[in-house]
Amino acid sequence: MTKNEIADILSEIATLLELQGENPFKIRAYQSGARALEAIEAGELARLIAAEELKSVKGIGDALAQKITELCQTGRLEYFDKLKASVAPGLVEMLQIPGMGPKKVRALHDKLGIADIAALTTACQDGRVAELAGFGEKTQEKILAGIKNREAYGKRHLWWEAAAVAEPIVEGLRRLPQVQRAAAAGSLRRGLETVGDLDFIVAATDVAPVVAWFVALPGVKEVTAQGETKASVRFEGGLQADLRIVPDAQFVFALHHFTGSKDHNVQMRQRALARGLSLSEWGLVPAEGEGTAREKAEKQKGASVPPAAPGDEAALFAALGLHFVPPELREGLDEIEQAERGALPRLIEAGDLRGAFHNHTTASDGGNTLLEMTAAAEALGWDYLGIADHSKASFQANGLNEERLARQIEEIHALNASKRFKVHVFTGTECDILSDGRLDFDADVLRPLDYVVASVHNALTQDEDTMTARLIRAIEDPCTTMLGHATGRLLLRREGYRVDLGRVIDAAIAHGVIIELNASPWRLDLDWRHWRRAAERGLLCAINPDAHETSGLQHVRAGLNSARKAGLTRESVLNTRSLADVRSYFAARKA
DNA sequence: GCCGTTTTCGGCCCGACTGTTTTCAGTCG
Repeated sequence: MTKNEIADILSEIATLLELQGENPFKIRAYQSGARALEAIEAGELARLIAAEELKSVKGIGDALAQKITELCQTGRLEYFDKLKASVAPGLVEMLQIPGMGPKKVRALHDKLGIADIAALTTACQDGRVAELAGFGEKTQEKILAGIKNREAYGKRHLWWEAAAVAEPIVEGLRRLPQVQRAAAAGSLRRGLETVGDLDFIVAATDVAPVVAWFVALPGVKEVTAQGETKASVRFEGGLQADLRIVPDAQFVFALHHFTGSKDHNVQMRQRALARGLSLSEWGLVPAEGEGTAREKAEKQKGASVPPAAPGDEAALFAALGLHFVPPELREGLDEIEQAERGALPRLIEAGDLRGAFHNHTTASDGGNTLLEMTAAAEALGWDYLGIADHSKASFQANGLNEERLARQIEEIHALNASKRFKVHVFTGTECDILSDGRLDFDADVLRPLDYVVASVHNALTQDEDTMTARLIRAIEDPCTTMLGHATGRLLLRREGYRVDLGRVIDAAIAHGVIIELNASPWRLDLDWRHWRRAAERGLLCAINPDAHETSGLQHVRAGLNSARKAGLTRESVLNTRSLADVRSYFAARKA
């Protein structure tokens, strides 16, 4: 059983315990245990279990270590099976309805015998829910609406699509005369690959016009909350957005708080408490004495907030003795410890990218020609562009055979020789990894190319051992320069294929093969969670947009988010290098 | 259930909004 599957079970245990009304701190322990597990390196779990060192992972104690070990070794957990059997399965589903938490679900189950969404729908239609103590007409209507929209509203959204909605809103907010500062926070700001909802933090002199502007945004389908300092709306398509308005003196605290993550915030608050301070979205104030953080912050009037009155987040971190932590790193892993030691990586930046290697043209399944793609790369200010169209086995994608590939190489050489563009075009291929791990082209076909991206496109359902061996065989092929989309996942649509990434990464390092960070917003594969330790161990990355049209080149921005979350520096990414350095890298690989 | 230079027990982040109440519980972030 993989660590992510085990993490999912720990999360499910937390949910089941919630439904049983268990101690909230126990529930949190399972949730943070699940996250701690997700954060450890691929392949690391087996080693930790063998060495009996699981408990050294922060957030995993005796009980969780024992349960994780049982799951890993037997694929089952008696405690989980019993717990699951004691809770009606429909109750978990009921939790997904907006406004329904464990207390309400339990009340409905205990008092009305409701055990699934179908029964809940009937009870609401009959008016029985509204008669229950603590429930009313509005709650009943809200539940019915929630059930109706569950499909559309319950899901997460791709970062790319969420950013496209959020960016004009931030710009619009900043143009309002009452607005002093405005920013998007939340998982969008942290650059997470998917986003649950949008959070906007605004400092304003007068709140009412800002709220009024926000709830009247085009595309707003429903206003779900509207108060003095907060409003929530739902857009067509289900994306929800929250607006929070604060006085300017509290903007930095609110921005930090709502950027999260939750785990990061908990650690920051604990750090503040250890220094006799209380940190909240309202401010940073002495922890001693009576009164809430808000009251204290108001007393301070934001003027003499000790030990500094932060004008920006860097000052807030500095007030706690920390270097600035970029939002992408705020996942509650070890960023605070690193910020204390001044050991945070100098993250790769958008301006560092000089080109990219995995891109398609109309020769296979792309929407734009070689010339159009090259012109688009030039417009982005890139120094080079790699073309890697599909190979012949990808028949569905109009993959090139040997003859068409040879013609494309000639065409690219002629284009480079013509000096029509400043951008240099590298010749490549996205060569299929056949089901037995051989490459789709023979070595003498691949040798004239500058580089080879080897990718899996078929037989995705092979078992883990077969797929792992298949990828490793492709990595061991001396023609392979880089591995394309290592797990084949499609975010929110399809899990990656089963593969032992620890062994694949080991093989790539051993053979000097690059693993791509596929920057397509639907892929972001290899996942950022695997990158940090892999890069420390010497794995080289290429951030590749996998562009199928000129606009797709801009997807490198999504890849940069993931690279930054992974803590990657420009040194770990091939396409930050100059044209000359990339040329000599490819030449050295072939020598 | 986890954690600890306040260490084996007693904490564990905290406030806004909603809908239900008539002073607050539940949910959410």
